[in-house]
Amino acid sequence: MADPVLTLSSLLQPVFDALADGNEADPTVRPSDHADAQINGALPLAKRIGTNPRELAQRVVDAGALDDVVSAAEVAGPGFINVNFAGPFLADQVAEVAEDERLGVPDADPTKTVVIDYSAPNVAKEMHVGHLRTTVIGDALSRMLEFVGHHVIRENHIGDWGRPFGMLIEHLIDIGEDAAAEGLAQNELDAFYKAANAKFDADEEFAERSRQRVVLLQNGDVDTIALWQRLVDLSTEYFNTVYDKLGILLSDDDLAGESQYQPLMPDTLARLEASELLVDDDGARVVFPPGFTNRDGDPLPLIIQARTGGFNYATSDLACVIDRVERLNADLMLYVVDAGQSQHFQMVFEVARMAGWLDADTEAVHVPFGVVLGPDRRRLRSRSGEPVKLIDLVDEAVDRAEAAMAEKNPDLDPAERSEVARMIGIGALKYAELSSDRVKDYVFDWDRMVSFDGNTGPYLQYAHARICSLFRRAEVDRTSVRTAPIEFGEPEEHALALRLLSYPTAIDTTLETYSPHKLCTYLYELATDFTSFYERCPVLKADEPTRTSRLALCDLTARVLAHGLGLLGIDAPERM
RNA sequence: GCGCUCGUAGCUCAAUGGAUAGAGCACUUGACUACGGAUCAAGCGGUUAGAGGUUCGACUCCUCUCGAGCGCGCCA
Repeated sequence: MADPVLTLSSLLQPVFDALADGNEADPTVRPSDHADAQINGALPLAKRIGTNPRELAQRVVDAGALDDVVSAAEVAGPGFINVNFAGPFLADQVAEVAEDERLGVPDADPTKTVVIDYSAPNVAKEMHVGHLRTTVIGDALSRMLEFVGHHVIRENHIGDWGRPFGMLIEHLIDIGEDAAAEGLAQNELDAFYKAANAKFDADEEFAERSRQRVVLLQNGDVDTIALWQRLVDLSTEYFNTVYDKLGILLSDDDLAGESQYQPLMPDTLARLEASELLVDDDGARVVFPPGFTNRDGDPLPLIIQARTGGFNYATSDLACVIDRVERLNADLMLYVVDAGQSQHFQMVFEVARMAGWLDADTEAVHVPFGVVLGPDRRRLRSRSGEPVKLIDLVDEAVDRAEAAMAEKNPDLDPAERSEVARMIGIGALKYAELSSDRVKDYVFDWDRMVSFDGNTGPYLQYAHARICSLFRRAEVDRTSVRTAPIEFGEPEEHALALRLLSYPTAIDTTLETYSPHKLCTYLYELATDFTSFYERCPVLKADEPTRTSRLALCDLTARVLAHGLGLLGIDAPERM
């Protein structure tokens, strides 16, 4: 049981190796527009051994390695080999996958311990649209990594430390804990932060108190820590309500705030010093990773300890690397952080490599993403020019879905409607986020997002709901068709079967580049293949055994859709 | 100034170095008293920003140019 395209590869590998006189030669099997699959490997191999590519391709075909699995194999163009799979072969493969709870997806080998760092909101600050990207992408990746068998450790590196906490704590004292609690509970985190900041700028006495408070905080003053903890608790409680609404896996157990790494900073400094990487530069302690320059073309340092003796976020990130490698035994660290941090991470990772904390077996990867743009192609802002609150986006998405349902499916009872509206609204929002290449900026568009046409969350959910509806109407238990024999003849069945069998590859290629949009594209193609099949091939009206065979295709399609959406963090309602 | 990322149909987006660059929206046309019409099919639409190079083959890799966004020393 495997993607048929992979089966071709493994069948052809010995043939190619033999033709290359025992050297390795990649058959290069790819899905094709001209056939079920195409084999491209004859072209480079012919070049290598100095022979005619078409003749070589013909020898590959004549070797007969594919006879059991293909119905046709022919040389085309300059030396491609086009193959179509034999119907019975595909049918058998589908029957096997239908019985498999994992839908044909194998475990990763080797399995790794993967630390994935995402979301990272700031204490006493609102979560805004930028957090949507890291949160949704990180969550989807963590689900996929976990599903293929990796040991996944989610870390929410919240901003809970640093200079602003002096003024935040002083402001908390000024207005009283109860008033603060109320304001923060009412989603007025930004108002709190701004009030503190305004006082800091306007009131020198307050500013001085704030600076002293930072020192108290850093020295672990018991009362100060208690106030700080109160701020952190109020904020994380708020983050949790957002995560719950959005359906994000992060919980308090995953909190790994900046504060947690403070005690590790002196040791980080000491180890860099011992490795003789540390340099004194204008009073600061820095490391110069090669290849980075500043405006004047001079070497650009990573500042480990400021002239004032304070540590920086670079130090914190390095301490974090050490912690993840040595305490959590990470093989792979993913940082789902905006693309603007790219140079910073390059420098941090380079220094970590120089210090020996990272090597070929322990890898750190920045998984960057672009910004969310408004209709004017500028960074998305609210009307007042503020960053858009994440919670407002979530609520509006659900409201829009609810309105659409009220119009299009008014018979659904209100309780179910509101639950399904939540699934659709959140799904639309997440899918819009996930379905385009993360590294590019993307244009936020409500109408497109909640549309049922095109590559959208609701379209995929609809395809799934239709299949559920079909089974309700048929009054057939879905599990009963999972052991049924499969047989088919229509090209739409053939195409759908081939698509279903390539689910493992879709997950694989998605994880290769940590690009969730590849899984989205796969699911969209699955949904369109299904609708073509559904249009062309009657299910309930068909005679046995075709009817049951088609029901089995429907069931498997629905399972892959629901499962794939699940990996993206999106629910698939049974009716909508 | 240097660095990173991006530039694909009118719009929004795809495309492991493989053949004639694909979808959706919009526009045009068609199917069907509908196994959920929240549908399907067809048409229109391209010098992949531009110029070189590597390659049997380039949207993809390399160089340069243009344009956009972001970053560039003690904030995080």
